[in-house]
Formats: sequence, C-alpha cells, structure tokens
Amino acid sequence: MTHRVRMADVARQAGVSLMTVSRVLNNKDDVSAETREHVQATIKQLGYRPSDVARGLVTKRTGAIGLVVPDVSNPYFSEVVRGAEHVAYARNYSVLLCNTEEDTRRELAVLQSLEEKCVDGVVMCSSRLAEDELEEAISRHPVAVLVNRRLEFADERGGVGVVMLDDVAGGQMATQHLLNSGHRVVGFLAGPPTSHSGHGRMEGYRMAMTAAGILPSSRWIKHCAPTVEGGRVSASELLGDNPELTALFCFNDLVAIGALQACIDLGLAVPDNVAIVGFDDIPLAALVTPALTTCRTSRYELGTQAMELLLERIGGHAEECKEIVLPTELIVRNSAP
Amino acid sequence: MTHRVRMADVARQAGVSLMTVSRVLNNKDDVSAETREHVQATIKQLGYRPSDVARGLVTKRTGAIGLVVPDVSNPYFSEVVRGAEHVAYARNYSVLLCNTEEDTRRELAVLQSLEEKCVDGVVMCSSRLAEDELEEAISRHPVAVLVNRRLEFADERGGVGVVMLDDVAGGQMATQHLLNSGHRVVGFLAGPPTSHSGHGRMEGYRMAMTAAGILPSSRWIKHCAPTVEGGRVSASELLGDNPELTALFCFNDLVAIGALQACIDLGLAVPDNVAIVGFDDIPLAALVTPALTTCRTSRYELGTQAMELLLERIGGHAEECKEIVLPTELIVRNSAP
DNA sequence: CTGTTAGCGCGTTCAC
DNA sequence: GTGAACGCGCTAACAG
Repeated sequence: MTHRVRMADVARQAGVSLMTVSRVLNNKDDVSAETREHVQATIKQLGYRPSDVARGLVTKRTGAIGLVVPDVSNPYFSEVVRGAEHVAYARNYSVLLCNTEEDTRRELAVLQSLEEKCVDGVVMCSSRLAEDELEEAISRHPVAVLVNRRLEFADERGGVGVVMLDDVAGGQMATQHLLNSGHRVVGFLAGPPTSHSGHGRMEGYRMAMTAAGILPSSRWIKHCAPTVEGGRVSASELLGDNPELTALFCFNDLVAIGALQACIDLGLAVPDNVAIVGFDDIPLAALVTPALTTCRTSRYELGTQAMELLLERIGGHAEECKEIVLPTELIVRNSAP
Repeated sequence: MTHRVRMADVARQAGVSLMTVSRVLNNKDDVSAETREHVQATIKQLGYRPSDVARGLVTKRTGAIGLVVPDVSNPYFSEVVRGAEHVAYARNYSVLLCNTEEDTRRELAVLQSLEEKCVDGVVMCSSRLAEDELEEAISRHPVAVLVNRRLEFADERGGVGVVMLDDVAGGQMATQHLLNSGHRVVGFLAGPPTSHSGHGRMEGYRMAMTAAGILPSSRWIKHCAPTVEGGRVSASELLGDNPELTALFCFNDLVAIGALQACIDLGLAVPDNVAIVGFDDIPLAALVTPALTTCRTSRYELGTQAMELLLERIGGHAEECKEIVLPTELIVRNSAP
C-alpha cells in the first residue's frame, strides 16, 4: 500500500485546481465539457476514489444508514435487511448492520456507536428498550424509522417515522379462522413479553375471542422465546396443563413449528387433535408437515418501506406520512384447514 | 437538531484544552486523575460523542469493515454474517453490509463503494469475479479475507487471507455415503457454474465416483440456481432425462429440497426410488419430509474465523496463517439413510 | 467557467 | 501534566 490517491494528485496531473476536480466529481454544471472529460480521464487513469470520510467531515453527511436488528440469521429479519439494503443501494447509501441479540444494553450500545459513525439515519427493528430510553437514544440521530414499534411520545422534530405490520388485524384474522372451524378453546403462544408485535397479536386474539363470546383464560396464554425450541417447550407445557385446548395460535412460524414438534412428542395429531396457526409465512412454513396455516407478512416490504421512509425524511419531506401500516394475509394450509 | 457537541465544547466547559479532552478519550496516561475525572464528567454531562469521521480523517482508520455477501436472506450467508458481526462488535468494529445478488457488476460496485467509505478491510463472501478483476479490486483495500475462494495469484502484500470449507472432502464424503448404500448411478446438481464451492464439491464427487470405478457421465451433472426453485426445475429435467439415476447429490440443501419436490411431482419415492443428499445442514434440512441427509458446514464459524483473520491482519500479524480450512460433517437422515 | 481562501472535528507533532 | 500549532482530504463560500 503506497499512498492513497488524493484529489490533489488528480488536480496536479490534470493541470487544474482542486475545485475543478471537485466540481467534476459532484456533477456541478459550471465546468466546460472539455475540462470535464480531461479530468475524468485523469481520475480513471490514476484510479482515484474520493474519500467519503473527508467529504463527510465537511458535508455532514456520510451516506451511511444504521440498520439495527435483533438477529440477522432470523429469517424474518434477514428479509427485512435484504429489502432495506436493496433500497439503500439503489439510492447510493450504505448500510451499517448491527445485531442486538435481543439485548437492550446492546441496543443502546449500537445506537451510540452509530452516532459516532455519524450515520445519516437509523432504521430500528429491535427496540425492546423502555420508551424514555429509546426516545433519548434515537433523538440523538438526525432521523429514524422504527419498525414494528410505535412511539407514544410526541416527536416534535417530526424525525421519527414508523413502519408496522398490522399485528392486531393479523392476530384477529388468525384467531377468527380457528373459531370459524369450530374451535372454542384456543391457546396463544405469545412470544417474548417485551415484543410489541406480540402485544398487537395478543390484542387481536383477545378481540376475536371476546367477539365470539369467549373470555380467554390467562392459563391459555403463555410467553415463549421466539424460536423453534421456545415453541416446543412452551407448547408442551401449555398443552400438558390444559388438555381442553384444541387449537393454538402462535407468535410466529418458528414457534408454531416448535408447537408441531411438541404435538408429535405428546402423540397429538395436527390438525385433528390440535389445530395450529403461525405468523409470518417464512419459507419453512410451506415445507414442514403438516404445512402451516399462517398469517403472511411481507417482511421484504417492511424493509424497503422503512428505508424509503427514512431516505424521504433525510431528503426533508417530513410532512408526508409518518406511519405506514402493512397488511397481513391469511394463508390456509393443512395445520389448520 | 441544534448543534452536535464537539470536543471544543467539552474543553471550554471543562476549562481545559482540546488536547486534554482528546487524551482522556483515548486513554493516554499522562493526564492527572483529577483532570481526567472532571473531563469525563463533562463529557457525560454534555452527552458528547467523538466523531469517527473526523477521527478517521487523521488516523486513517474508520473502524468499519466491509462484508460482502450474495444475499443476506440466504440462510447460509445470514449465518456467516451473524458470525462476522459478532466478532466485529466484540472488537469494536462496525460492519458495512453489501448484497451483490450474485451480480459481478455489483461486486465491483460495492467494492468500490467500500473503498470510498475507507473501510479498514473487507470480508468477501461473494466473488464470482474473474481472477484478475478480483485481484485488482481487492488489492485496493488495506486487507481482505476471501471466504470460500482461493486466489491463484501470489499476494505480495500478504494482505489477503482465505477461509474455506473443505468442499472437496465434503463432496467426496456425501458421494461416498451414497455409494456405500449401493448406489452406482449418482447424479450431481452442481449449483451455479461460477460457484467455487460448486467446483470443489464436484471434484469431491468425481473423486469418489472414480475411486469406486464409475466414470460419471456428464449427463448426470447439471448446473442450477442455488435455490429451491432452481433445484426443483433442474432435478425434474435431470431425472426425466436419466431414469437410471437412483441418487442425487445436491449443491446445497435448498437445491436438495427442490429435488425433493421434483420427486413428489414425478411420483418418485425418497429415498426408495431416489436417494438425496444435500449440503450445509440449514435448519430447514431437519424439518422437511423426509429429513435431509446432508453435509453440515459451520457457517457461523466461517463468519467468525473470517472476521478474526481479517482483524488479525489489520493488527499487522500477516505472517501468521493465511488460509483456514473448515471441516464438514456428514449428517445422516432419512433422505439417504 | 475557473481558482483561492477557509474551515469541517479531531489527533499528532512539538513546546511549555 | 498540559497547551498551541498544524494538517488529514475535501467542499462552501467567495473572487476573478
């Protein structure tokens, strides 16, 4: 590694001033076509690449967006990341990816690290933080978009956008489907108690049950880790403790697959003894046996919309829509026909 | 957003010079304990965060690593990303994630973009580029680690490390397993023709077949997209054209699952009519019916090792091992007992 | 149309 | 133990 080529090198070689090179680079129009071509040729010849670091110091824009997720390897979030990255790339932004591993201390830590990196904005898909801590940490960033979490506090800057799944409608739809099939005692594997999506889905579940004249007992509801293993363990306990359950609505497909496994362990047939409905429609959902009935959510779109909303806000169009709610769709398969 | 707090604000407020604040920030030892504490208190009080942008301009280190993958939502790579991110976070580095979508032009584009971002190094998990183009693009970065691809050219800088799966041994193991079960006519769904992993696995496949005294016909080998759909389509054609095939070794588990679907479409029983072996052991592999026999690869470890190797090289320990080969393990399930 | 001057926020010389 | 200068590579203002 000799020396990185700087703008000054290009300028000297091309026999022009720094400014002219800078103008060519930034497509300013007040440069003669001749000079422009000559400078461009020199840039190519020297293999010059402008430093976003130096540029960022003066423009106060780094062209980088922070993307915070609990876990990229979770198929749900990897789709969100793919969508967000796609939009960012198309608009010439880079993505700084941060995993939080569901840890609120890490949420704060990465938000702080992103601040030092001077990102132009943050897409936050992992916010288990308390309202005030989140507000504090997020308001230190120029703009932010929250995914699947609404902020109660008024955002006077208008800088915080929100993209959500319609969890309530989804939970209601899923539960209603089970009720329509004649089920009365429907359990709910609720996912992590801190999950905002979980709360929404639970609300939908309660609404559907109540509307059908059933008061869901708290014994039918159980929190669990949002994983196959979490679902297996909790479904096992839930079904063991409440033999009257004939159907299970699950926080997500991973939990539902765990529930499927628990049923096999307990010798219960799905859907004949216990019907199961998941959430998300991850690729796996169609491939397990029996195939999972589930609420499809477009996670890719969650990512694209979040990034688009953020870039819009960076552009300064903050007056436009601040909250986007994405619908869900019931996909009926064999686990709850 | 009023004004970002700068070091000068801290210095003024604390009644010291810029340098003292800088020294406290970087843990230099020649500061009195008293001053240090006072400055730290002021930093906290003002909520000051040093700008990595300004710092990077002078130190020439940004604390950011470029991570290039074909597709984060591919379960294989999302694990690699998780591993790499974990190590980076632990060592106080940030990860700039780039998807290439298997497009060589994008590979070049992101490598260039990462150069402008002045990353301290690059982990490259997507290199379909020709040797000379890759060399050219990668040698512009301070250091780099290639995952699953070896570089033929001599790296005089010693800057390029390599982390690989033992694809040859894996392909051999998988094929040998099928041969041991009495199969003679084993097909190979080879994945993309540009995949280096695919080449390695094919070599293992050929070695095992040849060692068993079978000359694999080129008609038994078919390239395909590394997806479920790619596997379904190509398996369908391969099995349709060659009814003598009794076993299929597949580039990866997604392809194998596609092959599984093709068998269902064709009315062939797995494993009785056709045995199938995949590669990777993604979570899905154990959950499909029949469960997939496959070569387990530790993708998470691929990510951690690659990032560790890179950070080591950034630290300047280039003389140590330049190439890491990770073993694979055969997991026998029902698709090829 | 082009060049000159002045910083952006910080770390690295050196002095004190 | 602490501070004052200078410069990292680039762009924003102003000249000409």
